[in-house]
Amino acid sequence: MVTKGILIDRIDPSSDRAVFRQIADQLRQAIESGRLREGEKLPSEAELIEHYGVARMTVRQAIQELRNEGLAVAEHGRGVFVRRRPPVKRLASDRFARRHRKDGKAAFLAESEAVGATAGVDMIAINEVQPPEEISERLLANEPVVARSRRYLRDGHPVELATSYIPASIARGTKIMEPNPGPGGIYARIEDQGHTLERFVEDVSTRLPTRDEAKLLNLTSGTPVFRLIRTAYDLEGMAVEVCDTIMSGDAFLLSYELPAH
Amino acid sequence: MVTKGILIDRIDPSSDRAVFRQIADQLRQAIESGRLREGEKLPSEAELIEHYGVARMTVRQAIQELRNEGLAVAEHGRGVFVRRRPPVKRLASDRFARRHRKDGKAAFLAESEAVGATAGVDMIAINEVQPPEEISERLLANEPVVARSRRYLRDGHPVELATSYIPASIARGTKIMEPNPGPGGIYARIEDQGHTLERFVEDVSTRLPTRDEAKLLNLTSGTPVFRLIRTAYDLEGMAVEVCDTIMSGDAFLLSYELPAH
DNA sequence: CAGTGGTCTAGACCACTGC
DNA sequence: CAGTGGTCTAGACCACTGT
Repeated sequence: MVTKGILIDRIDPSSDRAVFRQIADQLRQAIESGRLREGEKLPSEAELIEHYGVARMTVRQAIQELRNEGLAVAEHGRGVFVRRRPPVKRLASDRFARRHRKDGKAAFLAESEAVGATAGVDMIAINEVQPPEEISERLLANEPVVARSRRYLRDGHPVELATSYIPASIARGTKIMEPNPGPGGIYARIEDQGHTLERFVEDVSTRLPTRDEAKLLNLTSGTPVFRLIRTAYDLEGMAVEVCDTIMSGDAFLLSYELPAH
Repeated sequence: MVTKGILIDRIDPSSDRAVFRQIADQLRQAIESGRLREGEKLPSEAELIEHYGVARMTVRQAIQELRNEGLAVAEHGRGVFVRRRPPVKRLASDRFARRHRKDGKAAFLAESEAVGATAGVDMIAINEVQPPEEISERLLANEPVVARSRRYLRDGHPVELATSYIPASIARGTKIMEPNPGPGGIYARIEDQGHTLERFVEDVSTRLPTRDEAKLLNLTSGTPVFRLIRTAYDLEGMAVEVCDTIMSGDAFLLSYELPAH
């Protein structure tokens, strides 16, 4: 039986701790200690019911707890498995440096190739829109904007949703309006328009994904996301682009350098 | 009845969408549209059972879904409420600039006062320890380290856990070994020792809190945390401190500036 | 005390997976 | 097909809250 060797202990019904929590504790311990490895199957509900002598809802609550913690994922008809963690990608603070654009590569591609992953983009959409307040307060200029949305894939798996907002006065009549903006990406096109980029400000927050984000990024309930709002400024201090990004929280590590002076 | 005006629609039992999800959808809609505001009470289980004509486990599943999404919190014996979001504190990228230390203030105090919040520190502990690998790989020097742990409070609520690791050769015999390290905090004391700070590197990740973190930061299940590992370098490029920080994810916004060149 | 959510039982039927 | 998890019912007893 699968439970052999994994679930040593019995349940203490007289304990203050709820039975389903005690079961969850034992499974969690098995995962965190490595007795159950990534991708391995947990005991089935039927096995847990038999082993502990409890009702089905009780073992389901235990499993639910592990799913909420992001430790396990259920697959209908197959079983419950220890969640696999994607390799973490480190985003260094020089990732938008001009030298990366000089190679003709947009930032996401350059980053991915640096770690030997294949990169992809899909779901590209380009529209003129009325920007939400979080965007317009950063762009300052109160004019029409072009929104470029896309989803980024790493090794075929979606990891990032991004929408760039660019003042229409900059974007109109350029390749920014086309799905493929050409070598160096949209930042290169913005510089073509005479707006030399000087600096970026990134505002990072974290939260649980909305339902839509969870669907698009294929996230289970225990995975938070980064929300990253990046504003690009040109030499005159004008905000020339705001990019609103949702990133799978377990797939990235954001690295920044701060001067001490 | 409380449900009046909040739950307009009925359930479609013939729908593909599970009944508990339809109920969750309606409650979520009420929250996101603002019909139910922060801190307001959701209809009780009994009211939902009566309104929809379903079993108790079904409405509990619906509420569980909202709790997992971080939209609602249950209080035993009182009810289920729309989750309150704390005011977000923006941490700017110049928060460790020397001018802030010149005022005799440590970083956390200076930040808090900037937004009119009262700041506090408790649970201070200082030990010589063997650092975990994530720390030692950043300090490089393979020598004993002093660990300074503390918890930060904002307006009386815990928001941040931090542990600083400093090579013992720098810390020994200084106020770094004392609970109160004196004006300007430990960075000022490190500079007193002749290590002028040049730059910091911050590695930011996000995940759900461990059980211990949730307890210490008083977090409900739907709140992720930031994990921030900051390494401080002196003018010679030596890592003189590594600070491992867990921050309540809904209480902070991290802001960074990146050069474009 | 009445009202609330927390835990648990013992069933039922369904949909999906893999052999 | 057997085995798996997903949904749902209809109860029970408990612990906590506020009056």
